Parts: sequence; structure tokens; C-alpha cells
Amino acid sequence: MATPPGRGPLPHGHVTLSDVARFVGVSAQSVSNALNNPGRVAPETREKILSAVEQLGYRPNRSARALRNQRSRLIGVRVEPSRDDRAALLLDQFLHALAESAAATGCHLILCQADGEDSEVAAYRELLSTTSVDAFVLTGAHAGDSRVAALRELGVPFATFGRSWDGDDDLAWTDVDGRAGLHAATAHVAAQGHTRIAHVGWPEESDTGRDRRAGWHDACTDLGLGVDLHEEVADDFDEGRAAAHRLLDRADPATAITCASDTLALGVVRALAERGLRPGGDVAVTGFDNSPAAALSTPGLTSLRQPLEQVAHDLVGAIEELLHGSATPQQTLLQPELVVRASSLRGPAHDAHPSPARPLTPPPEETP
Amino acid sequence: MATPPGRGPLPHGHVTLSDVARFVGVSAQSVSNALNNPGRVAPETREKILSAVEQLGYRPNRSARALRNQRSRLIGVRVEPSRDDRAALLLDQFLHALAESAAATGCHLILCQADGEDSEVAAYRELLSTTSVDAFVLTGAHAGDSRVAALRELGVPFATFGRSWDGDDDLAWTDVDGRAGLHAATAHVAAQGHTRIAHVGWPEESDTGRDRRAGWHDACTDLGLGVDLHEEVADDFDEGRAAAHRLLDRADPATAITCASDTLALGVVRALAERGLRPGGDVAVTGFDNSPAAALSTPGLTSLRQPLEQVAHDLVGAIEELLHGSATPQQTLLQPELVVRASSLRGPAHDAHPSPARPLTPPPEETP
DNA sequence: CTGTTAGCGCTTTCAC
DNA sequence: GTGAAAGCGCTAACAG
Repeated sequence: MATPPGRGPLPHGHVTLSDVARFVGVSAQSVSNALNNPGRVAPETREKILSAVEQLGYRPNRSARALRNQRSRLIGVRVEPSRDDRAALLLDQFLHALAESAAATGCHLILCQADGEDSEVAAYRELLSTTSVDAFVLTGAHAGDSRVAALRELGVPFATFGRSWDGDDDLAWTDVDGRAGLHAATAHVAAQGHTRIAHVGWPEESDTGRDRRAGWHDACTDLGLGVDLHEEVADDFDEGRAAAHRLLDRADPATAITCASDTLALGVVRALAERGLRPGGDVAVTGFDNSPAAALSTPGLTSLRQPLEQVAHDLVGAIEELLHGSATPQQTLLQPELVVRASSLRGPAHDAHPSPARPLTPPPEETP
Repeated sequence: MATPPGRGPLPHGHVTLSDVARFVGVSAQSVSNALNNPGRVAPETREKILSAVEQLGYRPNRSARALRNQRSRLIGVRVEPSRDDRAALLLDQFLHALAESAAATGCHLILCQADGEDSEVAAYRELLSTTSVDAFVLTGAHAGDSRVAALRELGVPFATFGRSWDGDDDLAWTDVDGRAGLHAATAHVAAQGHTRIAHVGWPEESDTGRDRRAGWHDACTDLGLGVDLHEEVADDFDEGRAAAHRLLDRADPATAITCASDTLALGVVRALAERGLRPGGDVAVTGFDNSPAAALSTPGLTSLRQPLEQVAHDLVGAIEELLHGSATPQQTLLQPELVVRASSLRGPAHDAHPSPARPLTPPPEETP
């Protein structure tokens, strides 16, 4: 396929605006208007143009639009390195959901990659400086998040998966109510007859960790149970395992252990096995995230499912609002769903088929 | 941060080519040449230009470039819906690795989303028609893959993770040697003293499934063991579980079960538990993928790690070659790595700390 | 070796 | 209501 020598760049066989214009017998501007500014063109002309667009299969060129408008309909997302010793970052499902929600508003996702939080901002900056990116989605926001400050300074709209935790009303975020989740999980094991209920969570510095632990704490207090059984560790399998051993070595040991993550919970399960104890039958265990590992481990691990499709939908909605110049950023708190499996059930280690259970808390409540 | 009105030539404060040109006192063209065509500019001028580029922090605008060159340095990838009842699609790690490799060559990943293989082509088409995408990465290629034909017709370069399996020399692919992997896994359990070694794999229609089963078959034959113990099922936890029950119900039951995936293997582990058998001690079990679920389950599941970083690197390399007009597409077969854990070890259900073991097969061999 | 010209596809003025 | 002009930032072609 030889390219005829000439001045301009290579032809690419795509239908352009002027192709449509020529076809209909109007100017390119009218076609543009018919598409983007329907009011400014006569209904009759509009009809003809739209049918020609359809017929020729015209699709606007994103690069040209981006060049002209400074808006690319591209949303930047970071992919972080995933460790195979952690029970899934959910990035997988989240990205799919995000891509789907974005597509619904004509947007696409562009990835940038960074290994740490510092290089993350550098990656955003790099993407912004070379590519027209309309907005970013950040994951795992936390109090005093340097990324938030940096993106604000760059003047680019963004929404975060995770609250700011410092009462920042100017931040658009969507988050999952970990506190309600752990309240539900704790109440669930209490309903199985447990009274010595422990929590293995993340260190005090983690906002999300504190939130989840508070759910356990509240539930225990509500039920008149003690709150002395808790451990704060990093989100690591072996840390969870070690924490479980400590909780079981106590004089009055735990008979149920709620965890801030599936990774920790699966570490706890390992510890039980090392002591000849059975999850469910001897000690109830619950996790958080409903990762594949929770569903596939034996016995199945009771966990809390995050409604990632809804999270993605709300984040895209929040961004869309930001781009349309909304004054008040959208903030949404979603409820996780308790998925009960054998690890938290007494009796034979029979897995109920993964069946969602209602959280104790009220249905999703949006804070607009 | 308000943009001072009417001052800067740029709406968003980005440094452009002509800014650099004006700064140095040359034409925009020379700056462009200094960057993209170093030979065509005097070394001295080049120095000055490059230092100005550095100083002003100039970054070329991707949209403008794409518009002009029909090349965007964007690689399209599909994200598929992930089921939480499967042991990870590895998409997570793969995407990160891919984004990293792409970044090394100045490319970025743009996502498209599709639920099935048919809508996948539609998604590619949509992306191509609106966005300048230089190439695609396909995952899970198989014989008679409709996507391959469709992308060829569209004339877009692409590389696949997974062989074509129909001896297509024109296809650029990278794949992992599942046959060698299962050979290694089978030999490993044989070395533990097992002689009744089964395989739970995918249906005959699956090329990858046949390949992996062949590895098991070869190893058994090499070792003088029978090859009657096998089941072909869909990649599903419950299917794996049921298959294991069938294999253990036989008159001369299996004492070791190698599987085509971690999902199947974890189903097998569940079946063992239901019969009061211990993985490792009673029946050895191995999976494939080394998913988080394998590392975190108890006992740890012996599995085969796919070298995803290398896969990603090779795929990007293959695409790069394609874009530079290489005649022979790059085809690479990589070796998986056996990760031995307690599920395949006799004796106390003690997990060795996840430690890589060499496959029996020769080191990575590249077919250029 | 360097500058000028032209144009990629699109949309925001501003005439008509 | 419609079209003509201009230009977003960049680079291939062709002078000078």
C-alpha cells in the first residue's frame, strides 16, 4: 500500500467533518453545530446532517477536539504495583467498573503508573504536561494527602476513592462505610454466640483502619462486650497470623476475630490451622473486601463486599459535575455488604453458597 | 489559581514549541528538528535548544502530535469484567507491568471495556474511530480468534498475550509455556513419592488447556506413570471441586492432583476438606497462576508463576517493532516458575516460605 | 543548515 | 441560520 508523496501527513481513511459537510452540501461549521449546538441550526438541515453522519459513520477525532478545546474526555488513573501476597487490590474490578462508567459518558481511561505516592504526583504531572487529561481518579485518599494538594495546585479536577478524613468540603469523593461494615460483621459473629470478639486492624495512623476498628468497637459496646481484644498491624498476611497467635495466647482468648482486610483474615486462618483450630467451628473469622481469595479459600471466608460498580459510577458522576462547573463537590458514602461464608459459622464447616446478607445499617445514603 | 487574562499565549500555561523557539531565537521548526531529527540541526544550535527545552520544561503536546502524525503513542487494552469467584485474572499485575513497559518507550495505556469477545472488537473499533490509537494488546488469544482477524482488517498493529495456536507466523505474541509448567509441577509431586497423579484441566476446545494437560501427560509418560486420571471442566471453583470428588471416588484414586488454574485447584482443596483429607499430607494439589489466593490460602497452594513483567516487556517490544515496520513479528515463549507451598508437600502442613523453584525445562528461549 | 508555508480536524468568533 | 476566517501545537515538504 504505497503512500502517494505529498505535503500533508498520511491519510487514514477516517471520515472527517468536512467529508460530512461536502456530502450534505453545507459548511463544516454547520455540521459541528448540528452536533454540538443543536439550537443554532435549522431543524431541517440538522436532520439531513445527522442522517449523513450516521450514514457515513462519522466519529469526531479526539486529538483534534482536544487540541481545539483543551478537553480530551480522558480520565487519568494510576495503577499501582500489586503484591501477590495481598488479597487483591480490587483494582481489577474497579478499573473495569470505572471504564464502564466512563464510557457511558463518552470518556476513556488513560493509565499512569507509579510505585509510590511521591512518584504518583510526578506521573500525574507528566501525563498532564504531554496529554490533555480532563480529570483524575485517585484511590486511597487519606488525611493530609499530598496528592490532593498537588492536584489542586495543578488546577486539574479530580475525585477520590476514599474520604479525605480531614473534613475537606471541597473534595469530591466516594467511599465505603467500613465502620458500618465492621459493625455488621461483629454483630454477625455475636449472633453466632460469640462474646470474646477481637479485631485485627491497621495502625492508628490509618484513617480507614481507625474507621473500621470503630465499627467493631461500637458493636461490642452496643452488645455489652469487652473491647480489650485488638491488635494493630500492617496489612500483611504474616502480621495477621502473628496477631492471631497473640490474641489466642491470652488468658481469656478470643473466640471470634474480625479483620480490617482479607489479607489479615487469611493470616488469622493460617494461625488457627497452626494451632489445630478450625475457622468457624472453633474461632469465627471475618475479613474485608470479598476478594477472590475469600471466596475460594477453605473454609470460605466471611467478608464485606465493596460496591465497586457504584463507587465507579459515583466517581465518574462527581467528575462530570466538576467538569460542568458544579460548586459543591459530590461526596458519597456507600454501604458494604456482608457476605457470610463458613469461616464465621458454627457447626460443620459447610459453606453456605455465597449469599449476601443485609448490613445492620440503613441503606445507601448519599451526602450531596 | 487564576490564569492572568490575555497575557500568555497558552490557555493552560503549557510551554509550546514556539515558546522555546522564541526563547532561543530560532524557528519552531528547528526546535522540532533538534528534538526529533537531531542530524538536521547544527550541534551548537541543538545544544542551545535542548537547554532551553530543559529550562522551560517544554513537553510536546500529544494531541497536536497525534493530529499531525497519526501516531499518538497510545496503546489500547481491554479490561474485562472480573468475577470474584475466580482466582484473579492477573489483570492487576499485568496492567501495571504493561503500563511500566509502555512508559519506558514513551507510551501510555488507554483502556476500553467490553464484556464479551464480540463487543470487544466493537470497543476497539470505537476507540480507533475516535481516538488515535497506535496499537492494541490482546489477552487470551486462541485458535480462530475473531479479534485477530478483525484487527488485521482494521489495519492496526497489535500483539497478543497468548499464542494463536494455529501456527500463524504473522502474529506477534508472547506466551507462557504451560506445558513446561505442568511438566514441572507433575515431576515435583512425583518427586514427593506420588504415582497416582491426576490432572484437572479445561475442555478439549481450550488450546491453553490442551497445552497444560500435555505437560502433565508428558511427565507421567516420562516417569512411567498412568495417564487415566484426568477431568476436563470449565474454569470454575465448583467444577474443580466436583472433578476432585470424581477422581477420588475411583477404585484406584488419585493421590496427587495437578490443575490448570488456581481456581480449579482451590476447588479441589475444598473437595478434600469435604472428605476429611488434608492437602499436601494426604493428597498433593497444584494450581497455575500463583494468584494471591494461592499464597494466602491454608495450606498455601503450590502454583506456577507467570512472569508477567517479562510478558509485558516483550509485548511492548513486539509492538514497538511492528510500529517501526519490522517484517517478522516477534514471538516469545516464556517459562513459568514453580512456587512450592504446603499443598504439594508431605509431612506436617508447614508452609515453606514461598520460595521459587526452577522449572525442569531449559531457561527462557526466545523465538525471534 | 535554517526558515517559511501549509495543514492535520475541529470549533469559536464574527460577518453575512 | 449559515459560512468564512483563524488557530489550537506540531511537523513534512520545500525553498532559501
